[in-house]
Amino acid sequence: MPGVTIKDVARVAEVSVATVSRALNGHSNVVAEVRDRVLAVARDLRYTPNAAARSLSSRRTHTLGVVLPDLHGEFFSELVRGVDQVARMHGLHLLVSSYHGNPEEQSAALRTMRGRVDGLLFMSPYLSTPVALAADLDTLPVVLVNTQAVADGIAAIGVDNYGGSVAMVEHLVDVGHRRIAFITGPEDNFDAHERRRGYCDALARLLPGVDAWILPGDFDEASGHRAGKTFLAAPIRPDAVFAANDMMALGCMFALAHGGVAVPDDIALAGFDDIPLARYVHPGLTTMRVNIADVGGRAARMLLSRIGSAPNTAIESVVLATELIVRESSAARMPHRRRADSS
Amino acid sequence: MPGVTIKDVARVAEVSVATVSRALNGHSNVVAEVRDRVLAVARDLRYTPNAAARSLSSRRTHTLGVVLPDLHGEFFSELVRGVDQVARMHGLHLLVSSYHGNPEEQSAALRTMRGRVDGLLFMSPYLSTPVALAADLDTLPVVLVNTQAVADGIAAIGVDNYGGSVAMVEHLVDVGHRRIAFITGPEDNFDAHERRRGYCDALARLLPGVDAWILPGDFDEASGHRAGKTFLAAPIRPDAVFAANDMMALGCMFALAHGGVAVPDDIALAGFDDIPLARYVHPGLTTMRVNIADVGGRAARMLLSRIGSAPNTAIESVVLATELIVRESSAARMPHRRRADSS
DNA sequence: ACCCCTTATGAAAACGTTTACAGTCTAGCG
DNA sequence: CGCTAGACTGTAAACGTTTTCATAAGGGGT
Repeated sequence: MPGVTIKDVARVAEVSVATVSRALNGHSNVVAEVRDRVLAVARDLRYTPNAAARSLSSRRTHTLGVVLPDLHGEFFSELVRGVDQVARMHGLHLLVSSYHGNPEEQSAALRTMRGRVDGLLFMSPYLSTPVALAADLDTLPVVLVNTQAVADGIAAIGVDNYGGSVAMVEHLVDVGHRRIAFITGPEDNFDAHERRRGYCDALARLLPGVDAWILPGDFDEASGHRAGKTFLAAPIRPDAVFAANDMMALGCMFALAHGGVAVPDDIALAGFDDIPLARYVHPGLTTMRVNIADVGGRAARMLLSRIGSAPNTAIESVVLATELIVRESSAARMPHRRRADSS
Repeated sequence: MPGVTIKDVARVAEVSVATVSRALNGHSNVVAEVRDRVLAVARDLRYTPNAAARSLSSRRTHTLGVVLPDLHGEFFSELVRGVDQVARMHGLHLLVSSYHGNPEEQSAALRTMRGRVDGLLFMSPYLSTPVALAADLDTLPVVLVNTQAVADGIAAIGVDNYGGSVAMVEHLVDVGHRRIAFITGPEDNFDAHERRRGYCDALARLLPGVDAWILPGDFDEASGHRAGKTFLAAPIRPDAVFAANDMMALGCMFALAHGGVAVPDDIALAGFDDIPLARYVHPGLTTMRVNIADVGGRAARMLLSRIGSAPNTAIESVVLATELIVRESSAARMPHRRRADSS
């Protein structure tokens, strides 16, 4: 019963398979009466075209591949949601795959996608993305997502981590903080690296005398919590803590609250990402909004345009701006005392 | 260049395509010397089998389909993670699809999966899952995930929402609460319905005189926040609030904190799901742990066994137990005063 | 020495579509 | 009235694999 083919439809509708194919695909050169008959028969027989046969013949799979480092948390689900939205708008399917942080699986994941997808969205958050990938990539339309440019001539889309980070430090300095600590992300992570670089550069530029103060982190609540406890135990505490992402900022916030330190009165706090929860904690978390779903959506659109057009179309590289969201956690140290250090 | 086929390999290796196919698929009946030669040529040519052709011929796609209501939040990403884990263990791909809460798209999503996947994981959280689906489902190995049984003879896996909810009410009563309010989930949601039913039944059984107190909710932080504000404004406040999921519990917690009400001293709080954040908020949130990734993993394994075996294998229906996680948000009203109402 | 059985290989037939090409018919034109 | 252009429709050749069947070559057993 799983096997009602185009031939069955053709036989019942008393036409050739070619006509059935044409009718089903909406080609113009089939007379209305016949088309309706074919369509009716197809419906009655509950006919579904065999996707494999169709892509073998037409060399199109109507599927987009998404290769990700892992399938964890908010980031992933938002990204896929954005991609899915535009994919479904174009009647495309989504084949997702993760290489559990295993670099050699990156290449394997890419390889097995070939022939299954019309194009690929690829994300590798690692600083050390192997250049060997370039060879695998040029065989298929690809858009890199939040990934260090691996070679010329490959479209890429990402978030302005560096600029966002600079802007956040500017904000913290602006409202009067001087001793600004930073909770960084994983060592080998590209986003974390950029955000840290922004922190360092902005700090050096705005507060020349002040040393950077950087604590390790892993982008999860636990490491933020640990950092918070470190601050509690420190002989001199920071004025403000800037965490490389919201999860760590929240972990830190809970640790501080637990330790009886008031946010923002004793220590101001800022994160990065603007996850939904950031607005609901108390105090609300100041953060840099990154619209991940938008990244996914745009990435998908870029990919679609690459698939549709000739391969030598100008490749675009997009960097999305972030948006500073000021909430209570970074309230001004003293009302209206802006740039206090310059007085 | 995208087109190095099995024929090219055969020509270069000076064997027939049949032999190449056998060598590549590890069939035993090909002599070692030839196999090695073929493998070497395939590697040199960077040959990748065309997936479409392969599945057309072998009637296997090596792909699992996952059809979900939407691609939002923790639940979705955990589920997919669990599925992906066992899928990749078996060398299978994942085709994901969502019908944005649109019931008629459910059927369409299922339809377009046919021929693209070897089996399907289907989830519909709606109470009113159309029975029409049954017809679409029997054409393919399917496992229902957290979905109301739609017809006999279909494997299903779900979480014991009812039992978990009962256990939570038992716990709250146990530690001394009597006026227990409930923030429910979306009207048409199956999980929400079961959890609410558990609340009502347990309440009626344990505290016969006490009326149920139910506030609407939508499973998101915002509605929890609204419920919290309602409690703040109520003439008589509850002893304890049981939210149908953690997101709402957290929203409620933040609203209460904002209103100067202490948790658990003034009002105890409990959620459902045990999302990662539940342990990091202050006070830690008492909740029912639901291992979604485990649900996904098991569902995938069930599906695999259905795919592998004859169609008339005994169908199993699994209900996973939840686990009560007691944290500070539901601390005992008075130490050591258990079953206070019976004295 | 012969026969049969096993083992390795090749030839060719699926698998279910799409699509180029070749028909057939109708209608309009000279 | 014959011819031709145009509009439909059918035939058959791809598409790239897997797999059945046939063939050939060795290898024991008698």
